[in-house]
Amino acid sequence: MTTAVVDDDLWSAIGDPTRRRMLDLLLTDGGGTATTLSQQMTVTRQAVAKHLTVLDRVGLVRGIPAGRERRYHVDEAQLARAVAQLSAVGAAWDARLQRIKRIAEAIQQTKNT
Amino acid sequence: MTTAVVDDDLWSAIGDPTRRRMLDLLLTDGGGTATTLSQQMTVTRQAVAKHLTVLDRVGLVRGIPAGRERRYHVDEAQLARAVAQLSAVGAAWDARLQRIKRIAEAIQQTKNT
DNA sequence: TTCCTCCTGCAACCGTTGGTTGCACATCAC
DNA sequence: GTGATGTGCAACCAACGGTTGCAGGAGGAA
Repeated sequence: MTTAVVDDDLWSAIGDPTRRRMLDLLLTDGGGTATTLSQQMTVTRQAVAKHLTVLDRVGLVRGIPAGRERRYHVDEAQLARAVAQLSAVGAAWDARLQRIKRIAEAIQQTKNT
Repeated sequence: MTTAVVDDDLWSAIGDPTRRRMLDLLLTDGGGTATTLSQQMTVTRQAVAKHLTVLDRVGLVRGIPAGRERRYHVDEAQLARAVAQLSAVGAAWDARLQRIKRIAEAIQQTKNT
């Protein structure tokens, strides 16, 4: 059994630290534009815009034009799915590690016998 | 509060799908070499070797020379730390999403009043 | 309306990284 | 010693995160 089924696009979307930061900001501020986001970060507006397009592509974020600006907000359902994938992979590895630990302990037991 | 403190090197190490696959294989097989890993995957031995060096650099894996081959095995403690970071980020986002959900419900309540 | 400002989008360019091929070197078995 | 197998190094390519520069559209003030 390999690691739980993972949508690689979704994972790589939240894999980038800059994008995670953007999601954080969008969540705390309840939305924002490329400009407002870039003002709170250390990267250019254009870099933010690029990231927004990839986040939009995987559905983690949705941008709606509002006048002369384009406001983005997080799609909570999709982010929830991404979080679920994080947990799934983490849980799978955790289970494996625990199994290894148990085996190691068992070996110790037999050695002490 | 931004996302829980994350070791970006560790995170990006497990962020790559190929490297996650390799960790999976190393865990299930209890170790392996660049060649044995590449045989179970769709990438070249050299690509695997490169990934092994970055995994080694962040301590997720350790390679010990054994004769003419170099055998790698997972460092469980470090992988456990990585898993902890996964859970931490997931939990942080989860908490935020739940808060948003509660707020939304509260708004619904006032509207219905 | 006109002009100025602000925000967006597109294009070109650069460095890093994941991936490949090719080759040279070391080690084990015969 | 010789062949087979495993490793490591170097060159090369495509994709990606990031930058600068510039053209264009929407709002507000004269």
